[in-house]
Formats: sequence, C-alpha cells, structure tokens
Amino acid sequence: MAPPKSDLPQGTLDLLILKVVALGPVHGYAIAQRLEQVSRGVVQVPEGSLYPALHRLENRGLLAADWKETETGREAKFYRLTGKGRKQLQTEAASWQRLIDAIALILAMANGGAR
Amino acid sequence: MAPPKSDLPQGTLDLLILKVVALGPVHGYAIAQRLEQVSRGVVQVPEGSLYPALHRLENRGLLAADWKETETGREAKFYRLTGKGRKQLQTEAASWQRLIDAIALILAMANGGAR
DNA sequence: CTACGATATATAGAAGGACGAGGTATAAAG
DNA sequence: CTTTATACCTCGTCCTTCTATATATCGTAG
Repeated sequence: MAPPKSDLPQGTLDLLILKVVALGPVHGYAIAQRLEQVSRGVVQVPEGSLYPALHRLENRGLLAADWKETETGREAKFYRLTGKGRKQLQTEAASWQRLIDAIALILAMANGGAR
Repeated sequence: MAPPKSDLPQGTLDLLILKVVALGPVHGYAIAQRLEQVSRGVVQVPEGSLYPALHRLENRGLLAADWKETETGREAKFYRLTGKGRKQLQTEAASWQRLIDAIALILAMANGGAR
C-alpha cells in the first residue's frame, strides 16, 4: 500500500531541510531519503524541489557545503548548518508551531465559535 | 510588541476558507475577519489573496454564491458550500492532518532518529 | 458638507516556490 | 553490458500569495 503522498506547501521544505541538516552533516540525496523515511512516505521530496531549495539556503547563508566521500566511497556535497541557519531553524520552527496552533483553532471552530 | 503575523503556506488558505464557509453562509470580508479573530491575529488574509481564492473555489465548484443583504443593510456576496465542497473540505482537512503529523515526526527527530 | 474610516468587492502585476522532465556521472549487480 | 541505485543539476511551467490600486456605500467626526 502506497502511503498517500502530499505536496508540500510552499515554504515548509526549507524548515524540514534545516532540521535534518541540524542533526549532522548530510548530503542532499540523503536528506530526501531521511525525510521520506521518517515521515513514513508522507513527505516526498522530488529532486526538482530539493536541489533548488539547497542552493537557496546556501545562498542565504543558512547552509554551508563541502565535498566529501560517502561511506560507500563516492563524492557527495555535504551540507552543514551555519550559525545563521541555526537561528533561522529556531525561528521557522516557532513560526510553524504558531501557525498550526492557529489553524487547529480554526479547524476546531464550531457554529458558536464567533459569537 | 511585534504582531505575530505569519504568511500562509500555499494551499492552506483554501482549507481555511472552506472550513469557515462550512459553518454557514458568509461573505468574503467576514471570512477574513473570522479567520483573523479566531486565530488571534496569527492568520491574516490580505484581500489580494482572499478574493482570488474565493473565485478559484467558486470556479472549481466547491463554493456557490449569491448576493444578499448583510445585517447592516448592505449588499454582499454570500458563499455557501456545495456538496463537492463539503467532500473537498474533508479531504483537505485529512491531508492537512497527515501532513502536520508527518512534519511533527521530522521536527521531533533526534540524532538517533534514523539509525 | 466634507473628509475619514470601516465595510465590501475586485483586478493587475510581481515575486517566489514546487514539481515534472530532462541531463550527467559513477558503482554495483545481474 | 545493461540495469538499478546513488548523486548531482537545471529548465520551464504552473500556481499561489501579496502589494497596490480601484470602486462604492455607510456612519461619523469635524
């Protein structure tokens, strides 16, 4: 049974990438795999979304990268979080929490809600 | 104190609108007010986002509209949910729940998460 | 009376992200 | 040697969001 995949709302991908990278240096391909595994297939990151996002984050100074060998002896671009990226992660995580709390309020709204 | 406003991720606005309209016929301007009030100011809906979204939903057959008088005696376009809209609301609400659960898993990820 | 703020709708234009499709390259497995 | 998995990249399209602008009515403050 293929778990239902859902497209990511614009903006949330950055948060997820920052979070994964915060756990330790990883290369792009592995980031996508982790996200898919941990989310049990709900979050799927096509490469056409992944790499532009990584470059975006790098250009914004939130990630830094260098080429290293993987465990299997291949070259890959390993990303790590900058100080700025760490702050941004905290900010975005907090924003996300505020947002889903707010949306939860709205979705819990019953007919008497705005009396 | 900086007002904690946050931009809505692409796609979530439709869900919120459908939810508000599901509670009973409302006009656009009131939808935005309700969203802002219920979410305590976190969700703010600029008119440039609101009206295109309403037209979009109407064109997709999820909302239907007719002009009526408001309580204050002014003309306004009142929206109501179609059957299709009701189904779509359930679908989108379920998708949203799946998504935030998945993202919660990711954000809760610790260093041992994917071993 | 006039100017303003709130109500109520609408559109145009700019910006930006997500995604599918395509391309490159290497290593291991069959 | 061809396929599969790994690993990177980019172009073009689609879609949504937001800022700004425009219109019109109503109540109220000056």
